[in-house]
Amino acid sequence: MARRTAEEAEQTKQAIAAAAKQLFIQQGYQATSMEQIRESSGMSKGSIYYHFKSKEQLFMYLLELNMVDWIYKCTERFKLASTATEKLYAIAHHFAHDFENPLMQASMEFSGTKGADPEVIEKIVEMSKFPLPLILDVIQEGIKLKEFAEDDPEKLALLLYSILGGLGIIQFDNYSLEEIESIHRKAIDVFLNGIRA
Amino acid sequence: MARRTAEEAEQTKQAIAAAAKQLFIQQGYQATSMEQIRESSGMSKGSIYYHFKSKEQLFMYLLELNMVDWIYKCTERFKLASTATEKLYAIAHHFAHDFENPLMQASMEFSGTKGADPEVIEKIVEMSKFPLPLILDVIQEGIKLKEFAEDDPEKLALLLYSILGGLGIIQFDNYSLEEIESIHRKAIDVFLNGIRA
DNA sequence: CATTTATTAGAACGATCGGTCAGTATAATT
DNA sequence: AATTATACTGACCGATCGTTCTAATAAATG
Repeated sequence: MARRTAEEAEQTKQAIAAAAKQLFIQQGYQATSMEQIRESSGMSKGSIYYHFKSKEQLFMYLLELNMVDWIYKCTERFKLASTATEKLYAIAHHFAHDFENPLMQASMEFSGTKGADPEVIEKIVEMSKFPLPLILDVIQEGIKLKEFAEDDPEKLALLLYSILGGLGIIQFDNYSLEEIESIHRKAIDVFLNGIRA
Repeated sequence: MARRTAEEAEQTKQAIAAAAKQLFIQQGYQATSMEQIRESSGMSKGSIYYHFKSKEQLFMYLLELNMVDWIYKCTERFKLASTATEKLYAIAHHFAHDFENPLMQASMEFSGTKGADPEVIEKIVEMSKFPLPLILDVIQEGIKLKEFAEDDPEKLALLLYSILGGLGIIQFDNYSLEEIESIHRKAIDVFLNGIRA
């Protein structure tokens, strides 16, 4: 078998991407081999390299998709929130359910890779911070509308980002989704209480 | 050259350990090769494997040293602190200066390693959480002494640990040590303000 | 001084890595 | 129908991985 229709080819590409994403999430970037991706996707080595010119590029492709999706979902949630406070809870909820997003871990690990193309590294580092501007916006809005006390918005944004990022990285081995959500909500509770006007 | 005195042999071991530690911190576990460690330490392959039976064991050795050192320094700082509040600032200060400690990142990455000995993985995962009990103690003390409001201490400890861990993982590319410290202090400010009795 | 033993060096190992390539089959185009 | 472009296969590549092994050297031991 060879030469599928354009549509089928796209399916192949997505099958590879899906398998790769799952493996990168489970094992990280370096621990995942192209051979594993081949096996898991059911496609051949050649097919993978036909659709993606390298492991790095495949990883970047996934990160970009992920980022777009994340931002879209987040802005969708924002439409339902009327106050900055509500928006922060929305972001936290988003992070808590972000078992689909932990590519962030893999991307942080990636930076250390030896032979990696510096250009790709830079892009990935930059990309890993994509939620920051969104958070900054909300905090600036909250301060402007007197929901939050006057303070350095950049610092607060970085802090909240670290909180949520940190929560996402913790090993929640024995915790249920409920408990995880609960801790994320608690994080926002404490954070809000700490910065309230 | 061969066969040094016991003292010199220990120096060799520590030179290897020091080189390995720096590389693990800079590049992560998997991205660091034994060949790099050999080159950086100036020792031979044989010497490395004479002192450490495997890469995994070398890594574990570093983690254990690191943990002991961390806990010692932290309890030393605690002696200077009279209130739970002060102790929290001490912990934050400790995390902020923990450019020597980010083995935590490497250990989190390690868990994903493929062929890794499950026993070693378990030990490492467990070890990566070592600051938690310390934090929990301080928070329980703070609640008991009415410094902090009544609340679930476990949840708060996990939250603070996530905050500090998250701050430690953020890419502070363009930030000075001053700014990093400042953000860590801010983290405690907000956290304390959020849980204050 | 002779022997043993601890410590180092470095060549070599099999396994696996990311990546390439010649070849094939079929859809699309002419 | 003939040709071209696309989608895919799987064997293969050199490099590098963690690890092992043999030999050499010198401290320790008697």
